[in-house]
Amino acid sequence: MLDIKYLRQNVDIVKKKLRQRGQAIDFDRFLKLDQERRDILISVEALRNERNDASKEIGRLKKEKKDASELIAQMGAVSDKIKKLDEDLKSVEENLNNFMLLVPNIQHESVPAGSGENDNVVVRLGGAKPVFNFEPKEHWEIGERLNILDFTRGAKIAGARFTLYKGLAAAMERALINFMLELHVREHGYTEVLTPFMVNRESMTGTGQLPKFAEDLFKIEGMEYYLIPTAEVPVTNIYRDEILEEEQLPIYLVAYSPCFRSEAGSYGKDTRGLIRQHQFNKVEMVKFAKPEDSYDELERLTANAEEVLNRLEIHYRTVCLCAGDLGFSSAKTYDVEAWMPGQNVYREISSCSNFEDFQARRASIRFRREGSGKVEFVHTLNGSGLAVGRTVVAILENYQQADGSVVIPAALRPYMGGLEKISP
RNA sequence: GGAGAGAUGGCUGAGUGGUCGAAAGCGAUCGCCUGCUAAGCGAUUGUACGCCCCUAAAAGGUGUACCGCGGGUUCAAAUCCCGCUCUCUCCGCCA
Repeated sequence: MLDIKYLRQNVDIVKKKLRQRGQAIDFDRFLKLDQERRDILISVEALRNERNDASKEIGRLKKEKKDASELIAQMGAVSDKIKKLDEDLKSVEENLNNFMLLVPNIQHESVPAGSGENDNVVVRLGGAKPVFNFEPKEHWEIGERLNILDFTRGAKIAGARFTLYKGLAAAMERALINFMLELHVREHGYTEVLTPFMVNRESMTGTGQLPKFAEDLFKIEGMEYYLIPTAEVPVTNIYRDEILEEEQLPIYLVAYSPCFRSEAGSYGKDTRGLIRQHQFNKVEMVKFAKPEDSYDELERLTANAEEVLNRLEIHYRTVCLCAGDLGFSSAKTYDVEAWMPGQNVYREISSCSNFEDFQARRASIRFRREGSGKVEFVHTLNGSGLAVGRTVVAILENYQQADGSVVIPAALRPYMGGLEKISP
């Protein structure tokens, strides 16, 4: 959510910024509602003031056993007016709030212009592409031939976009989760958390999934619970409605969670393989930072994600998303894309974003400055570290051998009992 | 699933219709005292929104709201009534 005072005074700047994101939002309605709200507030508060004074006077009169009936009758009328105005106010505020919840964040000045993913800017390359003396296969073929990925039975058990892992694929998924968590905890200074995988409406609203993206979520029938699409949701909401002390910041948290996404609107896209699933595992890093530090923190967060691929010796590129490709809540995002030789493309394996105070304002996550005692919104950040299923894909495709076997990256072997290779 | 108890400021905890944004204590901040520390003394100590002031922000002034959440009664609600959520205790069941 944007700062309503800032928006009120800088409508044209906000409009222009959002146009660069491909968003045309009509702020006339906002300005009208905002003015209406303040008008009603002025009237209703004046009446309340009058009533408060009169009530004190009535109390005094009654104590002195004097007649207060005239004043009481007058205040009866005033209370009726207040009630009416309160109803108007409530309705205007509801409209205003609903409007504000649908306005995307404003991008940082360093975000490149552009309308779609072709305009994203490559900022870094890591590792080297593997060289094959044969035609590299796609991971679904490798996985099925090794009998470690079973797409058919996954579909039987649940449906399309669900996969059954067997044997060493299941072990590799588990090993990767441990490898990533331990890297971030032991070397990057994060604290591990394990959260609920279902959350309430307030949490989904706090991070920006609701109200606009309800169709992307799985909701529990008959209950106000949603399956999380990313651990960002429960982890960021840990400090919802709290005021932190300045000395607590920055806070670095890392969480493993399964992620559930309806993938509405992506019918026919990535239908084969592990790339786009209704359920996948992810290790997620979340930071709470002071505003002046958040862009440095974003660089470090992105480097932490890249480090996973450095250790696994998988080639990747890091792109800075252009204005038109940014997510709803983000002010700036780097995507880390792993090289997938079987598909001959780079695929997003991590997305690292600074939300500035957009989520903090929605979720009311604040901190108190040590000297002045002033309360400010924190900045929230998060990034995948990494998407686990896609990391399995990257390993299968990058480490495949001519004989159909797959070598296990050296960094992962300690987590798989020293195993060096998965053979047919 | 059954029975009961509770939710008040950073914390503990008082308050059952008006003078209560809320006693007291603790903690914290500032000052005094002190050779240092401790003790002692004094002051301050929530958040949000609006208006005034101001070039603007901050500060300041002023008003309103907030005692789990939502509604009701009343001139007036932390206090009375209704609904909900959450926490705790006991019984039963369960990974």
